[in-house]
Amino acid sequence: MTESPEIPQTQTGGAKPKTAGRPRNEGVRRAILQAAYAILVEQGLADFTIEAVALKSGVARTTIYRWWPTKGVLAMESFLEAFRPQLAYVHTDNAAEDFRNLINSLVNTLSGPAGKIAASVVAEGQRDAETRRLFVEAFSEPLRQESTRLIRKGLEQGRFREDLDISLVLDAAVGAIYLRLLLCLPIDPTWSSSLSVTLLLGIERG
Amino acid sequence: MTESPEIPQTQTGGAKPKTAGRPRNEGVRRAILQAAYAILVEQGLADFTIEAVALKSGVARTTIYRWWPTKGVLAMESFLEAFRPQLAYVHTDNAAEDFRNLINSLVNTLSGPAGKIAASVVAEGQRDAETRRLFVEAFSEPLRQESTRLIRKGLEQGRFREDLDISLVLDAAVGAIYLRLLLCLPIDPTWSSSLSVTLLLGIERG
Amino acid sequence: MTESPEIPQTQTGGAKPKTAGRPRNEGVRRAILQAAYAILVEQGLADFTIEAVALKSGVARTTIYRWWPTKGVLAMESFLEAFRPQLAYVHTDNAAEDFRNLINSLVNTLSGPAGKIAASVVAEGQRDAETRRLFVEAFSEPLRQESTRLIRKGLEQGRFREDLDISLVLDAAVGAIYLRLLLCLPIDPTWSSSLSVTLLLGIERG
Amino acid sequence: MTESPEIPQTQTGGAKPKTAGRPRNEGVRRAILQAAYAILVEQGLADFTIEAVALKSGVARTTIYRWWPTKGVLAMESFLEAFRPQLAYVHTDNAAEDFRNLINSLVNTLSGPAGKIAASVVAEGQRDAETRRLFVEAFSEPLRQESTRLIRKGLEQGRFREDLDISLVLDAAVGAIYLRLLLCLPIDPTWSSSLSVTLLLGIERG
DNA sequence: GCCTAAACGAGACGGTACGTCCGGTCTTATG
DNA sequence: CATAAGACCGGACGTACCGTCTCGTTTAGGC
Repeated sequence: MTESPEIPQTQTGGAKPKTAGRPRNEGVRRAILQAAYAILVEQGLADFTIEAVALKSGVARTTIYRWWPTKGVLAMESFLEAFRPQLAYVHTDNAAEDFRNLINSLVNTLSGPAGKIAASVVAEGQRDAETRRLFVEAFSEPLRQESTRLIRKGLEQGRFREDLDISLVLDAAVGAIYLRLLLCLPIDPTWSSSLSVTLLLGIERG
Repeated sequence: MTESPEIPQTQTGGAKPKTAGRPRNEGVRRAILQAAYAILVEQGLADFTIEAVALKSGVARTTIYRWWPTKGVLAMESFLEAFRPQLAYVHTDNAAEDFRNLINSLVNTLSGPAGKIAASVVAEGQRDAETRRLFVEAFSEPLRQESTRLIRKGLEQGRFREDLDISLVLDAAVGAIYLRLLLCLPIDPTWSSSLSVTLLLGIERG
Repeated sequence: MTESPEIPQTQTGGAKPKTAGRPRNEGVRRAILQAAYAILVEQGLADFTIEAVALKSGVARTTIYRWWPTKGVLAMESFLEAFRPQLAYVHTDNAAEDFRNLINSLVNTLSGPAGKIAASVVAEGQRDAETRRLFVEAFSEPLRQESTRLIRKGLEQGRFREDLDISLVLDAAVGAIYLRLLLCLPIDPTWSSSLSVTLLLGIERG
Repeated sequence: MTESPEIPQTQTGGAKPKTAGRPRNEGVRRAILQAAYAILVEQGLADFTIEAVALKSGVARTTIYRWWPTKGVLAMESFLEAFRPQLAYVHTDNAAEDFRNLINSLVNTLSGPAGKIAASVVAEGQRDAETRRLFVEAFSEPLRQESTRLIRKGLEQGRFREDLDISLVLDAAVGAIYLRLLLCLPIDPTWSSSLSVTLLLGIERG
């Protein structure tokens, strides 16, 4: 099942706006997020300025400021927009297989453009605590919880070591990906499967 | 043995300068590096500007520009200056023990101020390729090579799995540390030893 | 008649602004021009920096750059602003008298603060061709044309030598003033009337 | 007779230096003055920096500072060096003729490179009083005195109006030249002779 | 239809930091 | 001493963005 759980929305999520006045232009919102995404992917963090996003999206600078408090939050939201549909949390009755699939899916996604954005968001998070918090809450934690659930299943099935430190396994798995992402080291499918194999060596019951 | 291998020096390494003209003022160099370090540790990347470094160190802005092409390189050098003496590569006849020690030493160092600097440098590396390159070459790679040597010893001793993907183990170990560093998650000795234990599970011969 | 002919305006001359966006703050514009004027008069060209003008006027440096491309143009405009209302082109039926009045009016004006500005603008014009051009077009030429008209009248009236080289007379008259201005030699009413007398000796019909 | 009276020398004027230590290198002095001259003529006041002069002359910056307190003084001296030999003060028994010759000689000289330097020095004199003073004392005044002498002769000979304001005639003559120089208006031999003719109209006895 | 209120575009403005150019002063080595 | 070389401090430059502000214009829903 593909799913994207508990991700907070910046935009008005639910029912009818109800409020008076001109309603928010959804096209403008998308244009901004896409421009942000494109700049981050094609040019990089250094060229990611509100000015540039405004120019590229053809939107007034003030409109961006109206909806996003900082660059980091904008980057984060454009990351989520692009990333959310891609990650697969599959649950079969083989936990090891599921774990492999999860890692592969994650690596697959992050080895593409989404990875560049993720790295940018993390970097921006070093300047701005709010961005960091958002990244952890809206992306890192949900991913972690879902993965934890998956590993627990393996434990219950008796396939995984019962003394396993789940949190640490996830640190190692995700950390390895971030490391290569941030240092611009190559990430290919070979590496990916090698990662799950190596990790499973320490995870699966001897 | 404590050792710091192959790290390129910015300052004139060896004998007599011999060059004409007023010699470089070593005190000024140190003042700049210390100011950079202090700002990064106490205030963070957002306040790390050449302007601020100049102010804090009491040195003219132009003098900083004379020696460091970008903020990233300056951050990197101030990181190395502070980090170099701290990391221990110990070689005993017990490879697993050595590995544990290496991880602990690395975590110890990076859980302190040096870790904040490292995170800043990595973040800055997302803006500027030169900074990233420098970080990899002057810090990441040497560390990796030394660690690889250490693990190879374990392989030769027959203690470690012979099908081990060394590079990947290092990705996982170091990546886990960076991950927590960059997301400002707590890193304590318990976590540290737990990390080596978990990794060794996948490393040591069943 | 007092008149100020054909001087190009920087600000929107006529009707409705009509333009979108926040309208230009006229007070800011005046503050800048006045500060520039004051610095040139009280401190001189050496202290006339954009920085100083910004400080004195209490306006952001960038705002100055938004409207004036160079210091010279700023100096020039502040000169015009202050000078324009002061010069009198009087036309009676006595051309000699008119000429005398013109010279006196010019000397009067330029022996005050406006003269210091004029000298500064001319000096700045040695560094920057645009400033020079502006001075010639917006000040020198209009003055010259008006004076030429006046002298022509004297020719038509038969009061002035018919072989008179008008341009040259103006070179001599205006040049004499600039000379003393630029060399900081005293300019007083006595000198002024002496100037018109001497020049008229060569102008009027024997 | 060609002559250059009372011009103060910056460099060691006369006899033997006698002093201990390495003697001043005359070649260096010339190289600096020539470089200064060349820059002023070919590039203009804006590019006339100590830095540029040092570069062009192949001399260390400090050497320039040792001998010339300011750029203005350097420009002035390089002007004098180049100008001095060119001006002719001829005395015949025809004062009008002499006057014409003087004007022509002056215009001739100043319509070439020397004129650009003169304009630069005058401009620089607006920033720095010392430069202005030097220009007046070392160039303007001597020229004025010599010219005054010449005109007095005409008065004594009864050729010139006895109520002539000599100083003012000179203001007009020299001022006219400066005016065109500073505004970069063309100065040609026709204009030159026209100038003396026009001025003589007001000078010579009716 | 008119009114109200918010969205949006446009651009002025006060700021901060950038990276550079020069100006002066100094320190050291060499001639 | 004179000169070369170059480090250093400092002021100003002109630029890029930032975030805020003040306008005018547009676009809905509610009266």
